[in-house]
Amino acid sequence: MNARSTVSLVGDTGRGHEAAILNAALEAFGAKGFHGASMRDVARGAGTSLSNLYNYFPSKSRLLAEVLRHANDELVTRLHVAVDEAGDDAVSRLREVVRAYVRFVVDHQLAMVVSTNEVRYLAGEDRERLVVDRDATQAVFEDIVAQGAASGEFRTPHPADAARTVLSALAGVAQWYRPDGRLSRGQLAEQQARYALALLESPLAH
Amino acid sequence: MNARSTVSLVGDTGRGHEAAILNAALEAFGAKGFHGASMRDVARGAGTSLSNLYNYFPSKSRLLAEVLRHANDELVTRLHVAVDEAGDDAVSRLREVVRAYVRFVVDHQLAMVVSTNEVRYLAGEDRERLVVDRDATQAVFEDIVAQGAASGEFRTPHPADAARTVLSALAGVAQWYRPDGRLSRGQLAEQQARYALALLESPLAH
DNA sequence: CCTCCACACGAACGACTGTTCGTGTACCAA
DNA sequence: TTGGTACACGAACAGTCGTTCGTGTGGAGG
Repeated sequence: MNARSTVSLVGDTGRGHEAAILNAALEAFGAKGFHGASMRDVARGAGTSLSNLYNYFPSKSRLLAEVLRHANDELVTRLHVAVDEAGDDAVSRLREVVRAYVRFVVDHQLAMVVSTNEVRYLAGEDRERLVVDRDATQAVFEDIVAQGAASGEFRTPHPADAARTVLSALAGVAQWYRPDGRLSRGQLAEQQARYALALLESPLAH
Repeated sequence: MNARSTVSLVGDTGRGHEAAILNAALEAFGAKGFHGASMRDVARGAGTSLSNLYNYFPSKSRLLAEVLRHANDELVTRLHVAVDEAGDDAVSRLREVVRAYVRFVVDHQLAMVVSTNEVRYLAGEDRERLVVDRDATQAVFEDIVAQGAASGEFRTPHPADAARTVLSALAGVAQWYRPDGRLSRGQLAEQQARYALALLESPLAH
């Protein structure tokens, strides 16, 4: 039992077709890309009419922005919970935050793929807002690595660069992960945590 | 003197506007994405007419395929040269191949970004051909990691997984690299090599 | 009962898309 | 001179795009 049933990213919001539209948009943007997917695709996926989309979102790019915001909020929340529940040392904090990240990738792979691939099509305020959220994710990792570097738990120089590299590796997971892969969700998370600790040159990891 | 002047990916081919079209297509697909960029954008960038594009490439997707093929060929060539010129041990082979990869990213960042972001819009034979080329890149890394794991130079279990993770981190470089960054091309390459060796748990790296 | 508002629909608009067509020019081979 | 081929162009076609408009329904508040 390795495969997991994909859960919708956005739960019911109490506003008519809103959740259905957001989830259909995620699906469409993921399958065809932002410019490749049409508002008609989204409407069809949401089981409503084309014009009704505009009762919920004023434009296509705003719809993308809302999808990405939902995805990023959920990720940031999970990461903070993981850090708070971990021990005080950088090693266990990093291990837990990596595990949480990988679990999120497995649970909402499509959201992560769309997040990384379609962000660049946002403009104006929508873009800036998401950049801030993304920086928050990076800061979580940077803070932990900096703590570990200060305490001697990590021997890597330039903690900020190392944290970014760890995040790159994790973002890559979303691109190649397949639910029918060899490793279970937990095993994959554990493996990535080991890679991250090794990359940071944590002596305890050996 | 950190910034480097970007060199065109495709040199003159001796066929009228061919090189100009390929480079303009790379530029356009990079700026707006495959579906976001129009054939008119490409024609304008290449300094020719819309209809003339079809004297060189039968369709937009074939144009993308050719751009990606040129990029991948150049990368694969550079990686093989790097491996051949390195020593016989896995550590120096890996260090050299990582350095070559990073240098290619710096020299042709746009090509790498387009490669990773737009591959999925290829279909049919064009897609399969590029998948084969991409697998060749992965195989270069996998072989080295497997060699190092067998010789004891790398202590990481599951060499194939570790190689893929290293490649994910390297692919990430193309996404965030900026020519005006703190590190020079050589320093960046060296840093990524250190990260890769650490991730693979190479005892010599400490 | 009336008003308002949230939600829903089909039809349409103007812009833009990838691609094709017909034509033209220059050069090379016979 | 003739024929062919490579390269180049403007105009047009048929389709799709994001978005707007007008209309309608049904329930909640006065």
